[in-house]
Amino acid sequence: MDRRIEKSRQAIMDAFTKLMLEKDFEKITINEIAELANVNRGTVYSHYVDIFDLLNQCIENHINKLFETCQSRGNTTDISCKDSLGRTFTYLEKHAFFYSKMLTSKSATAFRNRLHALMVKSVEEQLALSSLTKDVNQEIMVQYFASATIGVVEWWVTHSMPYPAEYMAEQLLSLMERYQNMRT
Amino acid sequence: MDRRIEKSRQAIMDAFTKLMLEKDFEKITINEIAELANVNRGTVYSHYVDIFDLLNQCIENHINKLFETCQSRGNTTDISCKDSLGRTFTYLEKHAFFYSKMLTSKSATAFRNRLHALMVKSVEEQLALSSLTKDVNQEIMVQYFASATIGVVEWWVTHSMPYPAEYMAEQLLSLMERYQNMRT
DNA sequence: TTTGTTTTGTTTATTAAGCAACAGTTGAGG
DNA sequence: CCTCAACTGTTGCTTAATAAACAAAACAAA
Repeated sequence: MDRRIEKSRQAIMDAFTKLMLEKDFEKITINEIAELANVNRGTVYSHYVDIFDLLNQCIENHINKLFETCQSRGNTTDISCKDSLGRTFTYLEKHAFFYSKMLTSKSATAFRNRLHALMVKSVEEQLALSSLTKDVNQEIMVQYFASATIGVVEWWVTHSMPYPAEYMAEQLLSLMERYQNMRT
Repeated sequence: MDRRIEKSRQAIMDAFTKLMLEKDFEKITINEIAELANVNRGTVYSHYVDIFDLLNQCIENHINKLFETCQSRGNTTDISCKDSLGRTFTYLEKHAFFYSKMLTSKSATAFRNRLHALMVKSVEEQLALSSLTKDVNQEIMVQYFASATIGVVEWWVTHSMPYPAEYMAEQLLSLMERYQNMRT
């Protein structure tokens, strides 16, 4: 890809993220973003239709990075392994400021929904691998696990991370294992 | 000015300066610079005719910054004031790694000559303000002071700054003042 | 010396980013 | 209510930057 595109996008995203951290989304203007990104205003419009599109793509990027972090290293898509969970919580801890802002701002729903959707997809993939088709409704189970996980993460981040990432990973893993034991 | 030009120049200069610090000038290639600057190779050539031009402009930029630092704040062009000298040595201390490299590398002459030329010009301006036209040859005096100052600076930088910047400023000021007392 | 690799400049056509100007919205304050 | 200022999208034209390809030169190793 043309490196100019990459550079412009990066500059705009960085500027937007930075502004999100220091003020409300509603107060952010395209002018500000362009100025901070050191990019012409028109360039912003050539990449994003409006500021909502920008927000969505920003969310998309960050969540993708989160999931990459979660899945990388081990080629197995196994989310419930300790290593994977640990890295995820550490990543969240590092970017806690951003995620906290995202989850508490007025535009939080967009972020939360996107996160939930991706988690649902991830859990579905997990279940597809495991060979259980008992008397439990798969669809409901997926919602159950996704919501449970997201809920824990959201609570942890928005409550100033009262426990260390390592501990959180252990606890969540323990909860997941408890289910697996139930199954057998 | 078009912000693209500014950005490209900055990226190229930064990359070049960075490479100068970690390897010999002779070993640096245009390819490397373009890659590190994240810029097309052709862009480098559109701003600089070759790597020597790049070196010269790099030198020019750094020396200009040095002199700006030296002259800023006090609108008076008085180099020999304590404040001004202090700032200059502090600046040199901060960028010592770069200046040391510049003054010891094989391409040092270019840098040294440019520095000397600018110092000569500066001293000339100083003398033009002061109303002394005694029995001393002005041209020689200019060379004398310029060389003296540069010599001290060069020695200080290339010898790992054996004294703090503050102290150097004091000492040099003292030497300058001694001359002024002689004059009266 | 010969061979293969890398670097150097230069050129081409294509495209992203630049600036400026515009009319239409919005929003806060007098 | 009205005004003024700032912001929003959009447009037309210009220009810097891009990728790709090239021959010539420099270079290292066989």
